[in-house]
Amino acid sequence: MTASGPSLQEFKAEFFKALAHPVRIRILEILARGPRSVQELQAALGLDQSTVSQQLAVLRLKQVVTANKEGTSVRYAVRDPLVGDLLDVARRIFNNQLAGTQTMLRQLQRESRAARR
Amino acid sequence: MTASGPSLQEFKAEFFKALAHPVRIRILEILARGPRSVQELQAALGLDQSTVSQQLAVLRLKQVVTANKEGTSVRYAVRDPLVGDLLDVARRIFNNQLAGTQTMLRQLQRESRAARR
DNA sequence: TGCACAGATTCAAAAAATCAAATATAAGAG
DNA sequence: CTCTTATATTTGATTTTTTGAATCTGTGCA
Repeated sequence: MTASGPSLQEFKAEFFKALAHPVRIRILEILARGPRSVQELQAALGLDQSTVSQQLAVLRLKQVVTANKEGTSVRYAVRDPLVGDLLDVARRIFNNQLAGTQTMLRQLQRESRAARR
Repeated sequence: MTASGPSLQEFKAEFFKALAHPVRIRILEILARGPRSVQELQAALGLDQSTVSQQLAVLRLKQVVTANKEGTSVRYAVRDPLVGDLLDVARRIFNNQLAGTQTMLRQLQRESRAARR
């Protein structure tokens, strides 16, 4: 049996592409704490309507979030709560990584100070 | 205090960009099970040397994997074991999502069958 | 009807990523 | 040294994304 059409890996890649943008990550980090209207997102992000709506469109298309018309406004939410977990794990990875570079930086500074004397 | 230079969100986005490619995901799924030489990866992936090396380069640049010269060959490994956890969470999300679409598909079929009679 | 407001979509230019093919380098064998 | 094996880098054409600005659409309300 051979793989067909858009492979599972392509599907996965599409999902990660949805996260691969600074604004979209910020949006998801906010939505991970609960649903928000577009206005609320705009305010929280300090970005203009068009930009926010555009990035929400990407997240919607990639099925990462859901949109719900509520009267005059639209309320967005993360489709799967596991996305929150994913961001948590990612955060831990970033911590390790940044801790590593800081340590290296400090070490580098120490080295050059030592070499100079 | 204002944010400086490449923001944390940009850094995060760069990380997810590293995962946002079918071949790179496949590589990471293999490396999550343990270190591998480039040859082993090539064989497992069925891709040519140049392609594999290219994608390994982006994983290296984005600090997702480490490379270690071992005699004549180079052994790659995931830098942080949490990457494995990340892929696991992602897998669970994909499961839910695909299960969802299958369910919807089945439901759609049931609906049209019902409507026809 | 005719504003406003909330949000979505469209467009073109610029920037970044992909891909395949060719070329380069480094280390060990003989 | 020279050949080979393992891996890396470069290049240029192509495709995707990003970005900002402008333009729609829908809805409640005066």
